[in-house]
Amino acid sequence: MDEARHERIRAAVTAIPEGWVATYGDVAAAAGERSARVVGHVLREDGADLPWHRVLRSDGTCAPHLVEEQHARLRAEGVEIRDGRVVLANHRLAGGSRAPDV
DNA sequence: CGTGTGACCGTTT
DNA sequence: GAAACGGCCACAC
Repeated sequence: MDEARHERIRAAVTAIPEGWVATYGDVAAAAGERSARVVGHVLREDGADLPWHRVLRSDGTCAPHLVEEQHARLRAEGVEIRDGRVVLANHRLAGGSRAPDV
């Protein structure tokens, strides 16, 4: 059922707390997916109702069409952005994550 | 059923 | 730190 995978990914993205971010790979892993690409496809379809702006690449960057809104929304949630790329070191919600309250 | 593309990832140069 | 290469999975033609 591709819908199950669809919903699982949706839940993983929605589970990201405010002021925190996660990479496509992290979301995919949390959803039990193997490829991060599926996550992108899901966000493209139903991402309209999800905090997709909290999902970035492993580099902290994101696709060109999202950068603008990403920058605005994340900054509005208290996420620190450095030269167009998010500071994963303090906002990444996985692997030795640190509290954003520095 | 084969090919091409994509909101990707990890390693190497 | 940035660019290039290959590999992964799902979808449209």
